[in-house]
Amino acid sequence: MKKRLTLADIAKAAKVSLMTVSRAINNKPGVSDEVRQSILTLAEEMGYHPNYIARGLATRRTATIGLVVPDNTNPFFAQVARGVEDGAYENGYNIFLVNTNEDPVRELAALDSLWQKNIEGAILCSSRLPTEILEEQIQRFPAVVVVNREPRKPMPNLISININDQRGAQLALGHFLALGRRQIAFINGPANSTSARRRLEGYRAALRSAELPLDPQIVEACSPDMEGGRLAAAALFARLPKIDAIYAFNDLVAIGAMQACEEAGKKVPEDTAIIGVDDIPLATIVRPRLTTLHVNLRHIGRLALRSLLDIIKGDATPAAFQIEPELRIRDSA
Amino acid sequence: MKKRLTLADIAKAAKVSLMTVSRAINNKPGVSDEVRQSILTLAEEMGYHPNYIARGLATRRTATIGLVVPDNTNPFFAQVARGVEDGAYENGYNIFLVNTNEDPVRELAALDSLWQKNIEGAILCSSRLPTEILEEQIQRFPAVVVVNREPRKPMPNLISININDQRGAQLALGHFLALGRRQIAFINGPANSTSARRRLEGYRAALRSAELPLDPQIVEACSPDMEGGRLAAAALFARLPKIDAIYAFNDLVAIGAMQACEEAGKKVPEDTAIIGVDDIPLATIVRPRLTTLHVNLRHIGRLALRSLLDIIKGDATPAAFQIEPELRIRDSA
DNA sequence: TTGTATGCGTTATCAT
DNA sequence: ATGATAACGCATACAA
Repeated sequence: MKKRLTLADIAKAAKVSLMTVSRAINNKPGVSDEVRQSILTLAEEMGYHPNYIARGLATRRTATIGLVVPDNTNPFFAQVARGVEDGAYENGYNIFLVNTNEDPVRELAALDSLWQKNIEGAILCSSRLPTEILEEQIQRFPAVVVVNREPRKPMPNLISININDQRGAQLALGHFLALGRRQIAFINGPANSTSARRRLEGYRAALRSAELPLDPQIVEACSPDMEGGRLAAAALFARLPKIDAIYAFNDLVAIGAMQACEEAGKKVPEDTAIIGVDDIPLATIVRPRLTTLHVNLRHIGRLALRSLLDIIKGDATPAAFQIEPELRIRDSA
Repeated sequence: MKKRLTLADIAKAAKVSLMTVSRAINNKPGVSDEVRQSILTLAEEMGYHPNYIARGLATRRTATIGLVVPDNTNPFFAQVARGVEDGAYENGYNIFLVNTNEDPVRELAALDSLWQKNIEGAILCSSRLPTEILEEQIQRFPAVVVVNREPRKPMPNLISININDQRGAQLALGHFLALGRRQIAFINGPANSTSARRRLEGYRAALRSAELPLDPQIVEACSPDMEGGRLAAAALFARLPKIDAIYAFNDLVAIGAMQACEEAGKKVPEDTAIIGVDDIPLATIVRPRLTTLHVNLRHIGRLALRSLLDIIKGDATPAAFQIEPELRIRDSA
């Protein structure tokens, strides 16, 4: 690990002042083209790379952003993260990835830590922070994009991205109804999740407009993973054996429910039709292939990053993006 | 976004010198317990958090490491990344996540970028860099852990972590042979991957010791994902219809091969037995459930992080960890 | 135990 | 067009 080169080293070698080198490297005016060229090639030869820590201290710009997710192992967030990282790469940014494990304490600690490292902005996915605290945190950062969360009020440095869950629920329930299903259960995500709340609303609204009764017993919350889905479906079957359809919080939960069906000897979709949300790659791998609400997750990631950079650059107005899901009918419903 | 507090602010408020505050905050000797306590509570009240950029410039320690993977969307790397991040969190570190997309150019660019941000170390997973270049890069960083790659020679700041692929191949082939299979194909990963090379060696060795002929036609390389596996298996079936077993580079490839079997009307495992590698969560979700070589991926991530910190702290000797895979017999073989 | 000067590598600002 | 100097916020080394 040889010594790092600094601007001073290049300046000495080029027999010019440190500032001339700085200007040349940063393509700033104030250097003759001739000198600039010679400095640039010299720096290249010597293998100079600017130190972003020092630059960051001087400019407060670090070309770094934070990406906060509950669990990067969850295909949903993995896809979003990939979109974010791709976009970051294209724009010369690096991302700090942190997992919260759905733990608000850990999430808060992560934000502290990122803040201390002078990130220029943060993308918060499915934050589990209470609204007031979340708003406090948002104010600490120059720019924030929240995914899967609806801010109470517009904030100047905030853009939100949400899936249109009401619409999604309508699409799913509409399909079930068209298939003649009437005992449609809903396996929801964690109660403190915004998407969970919205999907429940959408579910209720869809039942209402179909003039179907809403039995609170037929809704079950669970942790948003396969195991959660399996357990929740099992509980539902125990309570209400005649359930003939399940709308699941997401694809993972839906697949868990499929497993529960298998264990309970129920055939999918004949006995129990199932629809998920997200259309993660898994959805086409499981058998029967999962009918689900498609969303372009990677695109959401890219959109989140672009929006964040827009806020940072100052040419963004507070906005709330709605992503429209699209029903992909496959084999499970 | 209110102004950041600095040591100077706290010092002024506490009516002591900046250095006393610094010492108090960092739990360094040279401050009376009394003064330290009052400073600490004051800093807490005022909401002071040290600026890591400034600290990093002064100390060259940034509490930051880089994690380089081909694709964080691939469950293998997602699991490893989670292990790394968990460990990092526990140790007060943050990680830069970068995807290379298997592109050496992008990988190199990523390393440049991370280096410029003074990371204390890097974890390189399945690097696609040519050996010489990789070694050059390793020398740039204070500490490096490579996963899925065997260094030619020990380096003082390097620890490698590899799955024992020879052993893995033996376990897989042994199982096939015990099942009476004799036409055992191998779908390998990209040629420039070290694990691919080693798995091929293991495959050959296993065939040799079983005194079975080795037909080069029965080995096919592919990109290490489902689509690659599907295509490769289809090509193999076209060439050698009597294949009765497939050893796949990893689980994704194995699942792709399963799909090819489905398309070719071959039953798994009756007509074609299949064994994968890694035991990603998917392996138990697909039907038939995949027989595979189990490796604790999250644990590899944690191990990588621990090793990296050991090197950074200076209490590590060059080492090469071998992770022993374990055959998990399920339904596909 | 406490405080002062100095440097980390860069950019901003003000001279020349 | 170039250069000198002062920040940026902190820690190291040394002085009191």
